[in-house]
Formats: sequence, structure tokens, C-alpha cells
Amino acid sequence: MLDIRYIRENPEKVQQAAKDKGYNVSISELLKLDDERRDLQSQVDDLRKKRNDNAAKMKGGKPEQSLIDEGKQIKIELAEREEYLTNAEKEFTDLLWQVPNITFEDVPVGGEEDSVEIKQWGEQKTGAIDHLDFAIKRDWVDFERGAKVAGAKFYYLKGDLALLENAITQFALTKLQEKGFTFMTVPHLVNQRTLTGTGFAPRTSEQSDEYAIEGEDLSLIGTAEISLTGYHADEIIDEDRLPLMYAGLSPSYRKEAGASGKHTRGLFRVHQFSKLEMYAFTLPEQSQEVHEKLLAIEEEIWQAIGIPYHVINIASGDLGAPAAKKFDIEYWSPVDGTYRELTSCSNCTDFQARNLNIRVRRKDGSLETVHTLNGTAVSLARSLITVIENFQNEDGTLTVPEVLRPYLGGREVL
RNA sequence: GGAGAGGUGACCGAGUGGUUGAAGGUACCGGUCUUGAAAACCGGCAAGGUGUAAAAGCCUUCGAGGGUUCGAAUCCCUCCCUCUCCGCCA
Repeated sequence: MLDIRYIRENPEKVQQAAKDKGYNVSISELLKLDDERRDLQSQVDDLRKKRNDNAAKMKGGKPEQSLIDEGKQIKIELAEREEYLTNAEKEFTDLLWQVPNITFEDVPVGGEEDSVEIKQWGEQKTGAIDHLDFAIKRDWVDFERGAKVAGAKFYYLKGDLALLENAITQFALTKLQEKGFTFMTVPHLVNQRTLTGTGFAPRTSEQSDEYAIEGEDLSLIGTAEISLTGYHADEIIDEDRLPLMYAGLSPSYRKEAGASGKHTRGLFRVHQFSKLEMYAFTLPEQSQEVHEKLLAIEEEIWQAIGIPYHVINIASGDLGAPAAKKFDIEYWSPVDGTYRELTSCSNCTDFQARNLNIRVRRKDGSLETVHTLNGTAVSLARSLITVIENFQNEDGTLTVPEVLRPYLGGREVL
């Protein structure tokens, strides 16, 4: 959530940012609720002071009946006001949670088509066999049995393709260790507070992309970002420890409920895939620099493997609530002759951190909310698509990208 | 899953109904001392809300939520978590 004090001082800016992001929230309504809440708060505070003063009077010895009677009267009034306050607080908080993060100046305004390409790398080849056809011919993937065991869009990876996935993971993991990230495995199930605090499930709606465990306060994570954000919840971190850089490996579980009409063939959009995620907790003044750094690492990975791509600066309407700015890397698909989403890298500024109460203790003793950032190092299912599409041979074999060979026992061809 | 113990400030740790927002220690900040540092000593130091030019002031917070009471960190109930032992198990 945003800082209510910031919203009070910049109502137009917040309203405009919400509009640019496609969120229909009324800031004037929010501020009205804020006033009501504060008014009730001061009424309650006054009554509590009366109660405390009254109680203090009879601290010493035998209380007088008149004081006790007065105390009882205050108690009744207070209970009534407190109920009003509780309701007002809830109404206010519910609306505050619906306000999305503001965006940076250099974020293009508009929808998906307004995102701006800021870089291209590699050769745009054309004319390759679709990854699914290619993989099925090699008996590398089995969606039919995945459907039998779990349902549509679940799958088995088999043999060399499963080994290739492992090789890509190991390669990326090694790279991130060199960059100073701390490798982590994380809980794959998280509670509601962590999920909503990260900004994922719209708390009011049931159209969540997350699988929830019935009868438990637990949901399957759609990305390790969720578990990693919650890692430092309610903590105060010393300034000189930041930035903290983590690399989390986990499966990502997604219902993909609203995915109809989107590109879904094969491994591109599935209910479960492995992903190695970069995550950073930073000082506010560091986050933009770290954001660029995360993007640079992503580029380094795809360049090393040899996958053509471009980088886009995502337009406001596609950012989602928590992000102030987002870079996507899209790989070049020689099958479709177009770019497709591969990784994503967001600066969420203090939005998630405020939800989960993650702060930094400055050298001068003051407290401030930290900034959080996340970026995909490799999402495995899509990584496999890129390699199959870009490294396939006419005889049905697959050339192993050089940097991956050490993780495949030196094999050059699969 | 069963039995017991416990959850207090950035951290450790006192505190069982009324100057306890909370002793003491550590860390941190400022100072004295020192060529410099350390040590020692002196002082400061919870968070959130409200309020203010800035303060002061006021309210809240001792795992969470209810309850008892004129008054709760302290008593009662429910839940969550941690630790120890037993059971089970990769």
C-alpha cells in the first residue's frame, strides 16, 4: 500500500497514476474516509484519556463509589465510539489497499501496445519447428499423462529435456552466486498476509491466480518472489546490510484462469514451472540502480546462452499494482517470427515493504521503509522453448549452447 | 498427534491487577579521554497514530483476537508460533 500521508499531500498524482494503471479507485473518497477515521480516533482518544484519569484517581487506596460509577459510564460511551472507529478503519483500509503504487516518470502511459522497446540483441532468425512438435518427436515431454494425473496444462519433462532444464538452472545459479546473491529455497505455500502483502491476490476478489489450500491459511506460490518478500516481514534491517540480494528457486503454481485467448501452446503457459528468481531489498535511493543491475544480469544470462531478445519498458496499464516500473525481456521466436515474454524485472519501491512492515534503521537512528525488487533469472519452461526454437537442427537433434555443456556432462548435442 | 514450558523494545532479559512504556544488559548515536583506535566513563536512544512552524501534549501497542475490572504486560477464553520430552517419519 501507499503511505496515506503521501496520498494526502499528492492526491492528484496518486489519482492519475491509478487511472494510468487502469485502477478504478477514488482518492477523494479515500481521503474522506481518512478524515472520518481520524475524527473518530480523536474522540476515542479523548474518552480513553478520561478513563485513564479516572482510574488514576483511585490508584492509592479505597475507591469512592462515585468514581467507580463515573468509570462505568465512560466505559459504555467508549465501547460505542470504538465500534464506530473499528468500522471506519476497516472501510478506510479496504480502500487504501486498492490504491496501486505510483509509477516513475519514464514509464510509458497506456496499455500493452504502448510499452517501449529500449534494446535489441541477437539475430532474428525465422523458420523453425514448434517446440512442442519437436519435443514430442523426441519423447521429451508428455502432456497427455500430465492431464491424466493432474489435469490440462500439467506435464512431465523426460530424459534429455529434463536434464537440459537442470543444466539451465545450474548455469543460472552459478552466475547468480558469482554476482553475490544468496541462494535460497523457500516455502512453496504461504499465508494470506504474505500473499496480499506482496500485492498478488486482489484481496477482495476470488479471481486470484493462486491455488489455495482448503481449510488452511495457505496458498501455493505463483513465484518465489512471494516467499522472498515475506522473508523480512516485520523486521528492521541495519542500513549497512543493504542491499540484500537473494536468489530463490521454486516451482511456480498458477491457475492461469483468465488466460484464454493468449498464447498458450505447449510449455509457454502452464500450471506449474520452475523458476529461479532474483530478489533485492534496498535503500530507497538504491532501488533504481539495482533495478538496472537486475536487468543487466538477465541480459547477461540470455546473451551467454545465445537467445535473441529485446527489452521493453512496460507501459503503465500492464504494470500491476505493486510495480513502479518494470522491464520485460522478450525472446525472439523464429517459429512465430515475433517476440514473446521471457522474463520480468520490477521495482516495487516501498509498496510491498510497507504492506509487510519491512524497514531500515538509518545510521542516524531514523526508520524508513525499504524498497523491494524482483527479477526473473530463468523461468525454466520458457527457457526450454527458447533453446529448442533457437538451437534445433534439421536432423531433429538439438545443439547444446556452449555455456550449458559443463552441466550436461560435456555433451554438445542432445 | 500427545504432555509440559514459554512468547516483553533493534537484540538479550526483569516484571503476576494501580507513577511499568516497561528494571538491567547488548547494539546504536553524541561526548570525555587517546597520536589514532580499543577500553573506561558521562549522556541519549521503542514503535504507531494524533498534534505542532518545530516542540510539548494526548492515545495506542508487552504473539493475535475476545472477555473480566473503575483500572490488565499481569486474571480468564480461543487461536497462532517457539522450545523440551514422547510418538511418527523422508
